[in-house]
Amino acid sequence: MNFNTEKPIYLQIVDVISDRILSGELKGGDRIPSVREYGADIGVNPNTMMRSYEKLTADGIIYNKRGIGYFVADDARETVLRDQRKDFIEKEVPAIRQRMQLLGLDSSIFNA
Amino acid sequence: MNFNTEKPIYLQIVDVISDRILSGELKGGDRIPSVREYGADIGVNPNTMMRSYEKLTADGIIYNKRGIGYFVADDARETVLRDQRKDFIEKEVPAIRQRMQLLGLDSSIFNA
Amino acid sequence: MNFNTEKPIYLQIVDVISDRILSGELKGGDRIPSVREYGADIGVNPNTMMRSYEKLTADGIIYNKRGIGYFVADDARETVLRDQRKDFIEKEVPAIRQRMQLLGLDSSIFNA
Amino acid sequence: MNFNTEKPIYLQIVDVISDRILSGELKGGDRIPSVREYGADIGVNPNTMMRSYEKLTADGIIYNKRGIGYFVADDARETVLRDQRKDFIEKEVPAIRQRMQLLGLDSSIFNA
DNA sequence: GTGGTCTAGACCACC
DNA sequence: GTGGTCTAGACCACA
Repeated sequence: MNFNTEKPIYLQIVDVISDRILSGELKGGDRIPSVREYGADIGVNPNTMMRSYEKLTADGIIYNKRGIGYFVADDARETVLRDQRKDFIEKEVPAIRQRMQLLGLDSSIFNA
Repeated sequence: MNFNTEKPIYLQIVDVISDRILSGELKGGDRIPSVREYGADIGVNPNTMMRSYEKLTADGIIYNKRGIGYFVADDARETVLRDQRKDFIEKEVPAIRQRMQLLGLDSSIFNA
Repeated sequence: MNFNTEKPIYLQIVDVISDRILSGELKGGDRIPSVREYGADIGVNPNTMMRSYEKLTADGIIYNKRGIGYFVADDARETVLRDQRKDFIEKEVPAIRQRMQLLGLDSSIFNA
Repeated sequence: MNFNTEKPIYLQIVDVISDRILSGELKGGDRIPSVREYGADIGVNPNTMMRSYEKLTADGIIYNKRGIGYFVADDARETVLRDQRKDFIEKEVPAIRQRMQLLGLDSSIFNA
């Protein structure tokens, strides 16, 4: 996988997994690979992988069954959708609007 | 000044100065304060200030006159505007559009 | 290491590393020592080392893997060669030719 | 005048005056403008101008008549020619040859 | 372990 | 006075 240098890798992985849930590729109850397996798969240190899983767990997106593995929460898609929408609308939209104004751009650039 | 912890201080200073140029508060040819002066002003170490000036110089926004100080480039506003627009349109817009689609939102949220 | 006082140390280090790449001693993909290690090695502060690495990164000669270290870019040798040739031919050659003419010398002094 | 940022202004002025002597534009016995006059002319601080004259005086290229002004030395052209040739042949030529070898260039670039 | 940022303080050349 | 470089030492996030 190609990671961008500006953002921590573990957060980029969180984004990828969240997107897979949003798109329906991963569903509630699905097991996700172990940190070792997934880490080896995408060429990342298991510690880093672990941090991603911890973050997803803290956010209620996945949960752990001890000795078995990590699973997608039943309401994962709803949670991701709700959290991201809230974040997007409350934080990003105002920043984007301000920036567009400063740069003399208007929202039509999103329609093209 | 209040700095945000997510982004390096020296880059936040770059943003502030860029915005002052965009808004017309700083114009081509204007001298900007010395690293010591500006640093004392906003409670930042002169070395940190220097990093901001180095970045702005590398971007062609300001230039140095030896032993005298830093000055706003004649075409600074155009440069800032062009660079930021390019960055916004090429990098942010596609990411935003993709995210909106995934979240089931449309561009009308930017019109309200 | 012996540094010359006329040129900043961090740029002299950039030159040394560039030359090691040009000569083939360092190849694409090779890891270069950490700022602490290399710094201790040549008796220079890690911050100074960092400046050298920043410059090399900005020039596309090396790149960083987060938390791991710096690596020589795959096309580093080509980049160094191209950049230095360009600089030499466009900037130095005209200056040298002018100076030789003024001093009444000709290019045979380079053949001896 | 346009000064380059890499080299001290006072040395760039020394170069200009040396070149004017080499080219025959300034001859032995000619008076050169006062530091104030010359400085105003090229937009430079008189202190800076003074440093140039001091350097040229130390090198035996010009001399001062107290209360009258600075004059080009009778043997100025010979001195400049000798000093610059020595410097060029002993210091620059070896460096240039080494660099050309590293870059895979040959002296024909000076003939074109 | 790695880099990245920041502070404090110093020294220097230059204008 | 100005910037520019360098050191020392600290703290932090990330892998």
